[in-house]
Amino acid sequence: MVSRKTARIIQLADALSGRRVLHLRDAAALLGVSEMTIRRDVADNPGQFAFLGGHIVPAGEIEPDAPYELAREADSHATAKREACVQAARHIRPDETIFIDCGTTLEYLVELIPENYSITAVCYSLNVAEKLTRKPNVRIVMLGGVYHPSSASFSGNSGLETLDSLGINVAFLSAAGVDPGRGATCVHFHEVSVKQKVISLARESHLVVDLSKIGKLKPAFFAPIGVFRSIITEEGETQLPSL
Amino acid sequence: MVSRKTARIIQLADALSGRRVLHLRDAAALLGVSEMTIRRDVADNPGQFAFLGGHIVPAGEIEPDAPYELAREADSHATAKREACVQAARHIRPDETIFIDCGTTLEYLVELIPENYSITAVCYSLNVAEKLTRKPNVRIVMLGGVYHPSSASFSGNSGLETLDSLGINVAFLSAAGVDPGRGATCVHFHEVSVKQKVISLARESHLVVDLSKIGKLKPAFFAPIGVFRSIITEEGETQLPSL
DNA sequence: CAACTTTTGTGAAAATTATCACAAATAGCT
DNA sequence: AGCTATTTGTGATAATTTTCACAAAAGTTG
Repeated sequence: MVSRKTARIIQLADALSGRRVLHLRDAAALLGVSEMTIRRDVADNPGQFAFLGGHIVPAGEIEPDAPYELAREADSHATAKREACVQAARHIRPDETIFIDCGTTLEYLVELIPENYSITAVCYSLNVAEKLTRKPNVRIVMLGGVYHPSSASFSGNSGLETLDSLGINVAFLSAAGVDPGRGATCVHFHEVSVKQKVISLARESHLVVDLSKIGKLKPAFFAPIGVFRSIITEEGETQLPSL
Repeated sequence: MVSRKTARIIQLADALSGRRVLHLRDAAALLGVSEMTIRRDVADNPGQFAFLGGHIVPAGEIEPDAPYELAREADSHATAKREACVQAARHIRPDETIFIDCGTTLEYLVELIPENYSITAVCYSLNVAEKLTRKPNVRIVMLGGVYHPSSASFSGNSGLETLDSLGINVAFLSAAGVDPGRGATCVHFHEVSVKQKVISLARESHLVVDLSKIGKLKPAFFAPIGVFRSIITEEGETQLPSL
């Protein structure tokens, strides 16, 4: 049985889809209940809605309660990452196929794809895929599999098999740690097989990281430094001798 | 010359990147000026920032002033679709695997998955996948492939092969047209192979459509009515004789 | 440096939003 | 129906945000 309350939640969600904010006043008028009831509905579904100064907004899109410094810390290297991607973007050439790794770093790369370039972009992260859909001239290939919330990415055999049918010109990889001796490492093991296969198949691979990653060692190793054509940071590109 | 004000605007924009909202208070503390000054900065750049209950938000992301009814118009059958999904949701059982077709209709189904059910959901549409990520107990399996903007979905051989490794208890399919004689049809040909394979593999398949689809015939045929266990609309469920 | 313009800060008043307690209405159950 | 539990509405109060006027500070120009 669908309670009256559940029905309202659904109506609210519907009203909110398509627009980003809905004023409490309008929501109450729309559903024909008091503002207090809407307040309670919203408060009872913190995973779905949030309040922002009298307006209802979809949770997730906006997190008004996240303390500032924390959220900032989460992406304190945003400027560095963006700058690194600016450098990396010089390797994107029209009519080619590129691979974009998961993680926050390379999300900025998507925005930097020139609008008039028609390219094919291969990805396996939901975030990257979504950003790619905003680029009209980009053909998107998604590697499927089981979803991993920690990195918003997918992994699985079928995704790996998809790679076999692709020709990748340039692969942009990111890492959570770059150790001078050991090489590139990441946090999540499931990413390793995808990264390794991409590196083995792509004509050239570039490691794109901000400087804060240099010297760090994370649990999942995926490649020695030598396999990359270059390492790209916010300070520029370091060419590596080809093997 | 960069005026003090311009510099602040840039700082503000930077602070706002990476997070979606910034409280006036924090912005003032961050830039070392009074709240009033921040207010004036924001007010002077309506194209870039907006205010929403004490928070600064990027303009465009949020348009508090957009007339409500306009946005509402977009999906006229939304209520019917949602109601059909309410009926369909009764077929979701805990610990099972379900398939969710692409299209706007079944997006509502995601919200109706009970929070305490841990299920596996198979999908091939970006919209559905994104909604699924909001459900903490749902394991998501995504079929990859090439992206089709018209339906926000993916298709390709690898996605089809992924299906071979899955056991699907219940499949929820949607259609753009349901012709009494010919059967279920959709608009995009690339969806056909996915739908057909899902129907052949799933233990039971249900067709979920709003009544406006009944009697319509669309270019891409994918299944006769008889293959479905039932047809579910906003008016209820019609059982079909099993073959 | 003086006169002028622009920018910034402060505090009070007005408007808006949030919270709470309690009454009224509704639904569920025997 | 009669009882209980839950949901919803109302109005008062508290907290917050917005607006405004004016003073202080900083920047400009001759």
